[in-house]
Amino acid sequence: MIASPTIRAVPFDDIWPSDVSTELLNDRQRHTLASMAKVRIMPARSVLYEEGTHAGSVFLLANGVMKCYRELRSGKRRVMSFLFPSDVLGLAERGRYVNTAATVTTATVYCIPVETLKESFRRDVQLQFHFLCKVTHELRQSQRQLMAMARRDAPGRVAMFIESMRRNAVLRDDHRAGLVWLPMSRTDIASFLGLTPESLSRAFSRLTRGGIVTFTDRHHVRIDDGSKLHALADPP
Amino acid sequence: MIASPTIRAVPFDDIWPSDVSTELLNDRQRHTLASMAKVRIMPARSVLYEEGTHAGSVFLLANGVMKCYRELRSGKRRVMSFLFPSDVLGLAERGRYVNTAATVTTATVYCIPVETLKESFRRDVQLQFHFLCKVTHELRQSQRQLMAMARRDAPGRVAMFIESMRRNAVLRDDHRAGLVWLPMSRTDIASFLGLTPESLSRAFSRLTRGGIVTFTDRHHVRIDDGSKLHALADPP
DNA sequence: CGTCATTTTGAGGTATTTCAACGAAGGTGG
DNA sequence: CCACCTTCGTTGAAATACCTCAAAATGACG
Repeated sequence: MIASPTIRAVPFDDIWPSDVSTELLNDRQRHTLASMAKVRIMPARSVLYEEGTHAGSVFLLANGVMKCYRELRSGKRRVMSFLFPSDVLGLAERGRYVNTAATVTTATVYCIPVETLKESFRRDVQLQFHFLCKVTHELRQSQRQLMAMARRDAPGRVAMFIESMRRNAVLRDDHRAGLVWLPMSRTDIASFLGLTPESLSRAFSRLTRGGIVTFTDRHHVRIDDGSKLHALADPP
Repeated sequence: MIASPTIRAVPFDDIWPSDVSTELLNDRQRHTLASMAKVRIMPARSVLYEEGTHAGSVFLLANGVMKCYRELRSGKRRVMSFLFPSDVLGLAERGRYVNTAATVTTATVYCIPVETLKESFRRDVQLQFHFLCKVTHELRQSQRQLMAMARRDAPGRVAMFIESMRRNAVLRDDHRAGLVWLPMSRTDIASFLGLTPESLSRAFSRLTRGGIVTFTDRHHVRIDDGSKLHALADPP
């Protein structure tokens, strides 16, 4: 049996005050979503949808990590966002996806035809409200990223990224040990932060040499000095 | 008599395909909003709400231009976004506004208590849908800004800004003449683009010397070579 | 276990940021 | 209505930071 899709608790409270009843999907809503959706289990590094193609579906990431990126005319790619379980994908404009979405790890995705979703919005006001919350959450995330990008210094951007990943931390075995999981490649992180891979590498080693973090392996970083990290992350 | 608030046509169509009927507010919905809202007419450079205060209302900008910014610990300010008629303000997290909102020009704002708004969401599905569209629009805008910020070169950022302002152009007398209105100060633009005012000034004069734009006065720029401007604005 | 892509390290170029000073604009009060 | 003052905007020269180019080392994958 396949688990029902869930929408992480992003209470409207986060946005605007609300009552508890709206904070989580109830069973009926989960069933509604599950019945509308087609489930896709995708291997790592595979494309879910491509920029510019007809936006026929909205997606709910149930499991795994994904990324959204845009192709630049030089052929380079710019990573716009990383996505974690319960995040919504499928941002479009004039019926076309604005990004390309691909998996970073193995992922489980619920694909929901937009017409079907809109139809159920009409019947279930709270369901639509949840999507409003999700999009608002994405907007806050994007604004946070904007704050990070406004800074010119690489170590500061990297510090904000690590803190952001710590917040978004998918709960894993090693999470409690103060370890932060960075499932994506260095190249992807650099692209996301608007840095070259070389600058990112240098920034990481500066943080390491400064006794702020330690890499146990390429995808796990331990925060040794949280206050120093936060001081770097806090925009001056 | 006071005009009813309007929500600019940001069809969900822009996001996901939809039928025409959802593209605009109907008279009933406009009346609903107008009856819920308290109208505020504010002079230029006055604060609507402050970062960190209780987020009791959502705002609809009916007229004028506003900006949202955050205070940094150094005392500097970072402009997060500029807002134009029909834009929604009031982004919050855990019941507190995340930005400070202030007028750039004289502005007319509709203030809607969140509880009242949520109440009417329950009765009017389409109204909620419009807000979903608005927030999605803000998200796209934010991602576009993110693309601009990823670039390191000032002229490129400035070119993207001018094109963005041309799109957002409030329809004015001089709009048709190829003039773009930049109502905000140089300092605000620089802060928004993550540049120093000096760099912004140099970037503007480079664009001017390159025959790409001409400033008729400090707040009006004429695009002389649209293709060159676009070439600069298109991320490489 | 070998091949290939990714990541790291090094040296030089170029852009923006600083720091400082001048000129212009807008708002206030006489 | 004009003068003053304050704020904003522009211009110039030096410093810092990142980017580019090149090459070695590490790790991933078949």
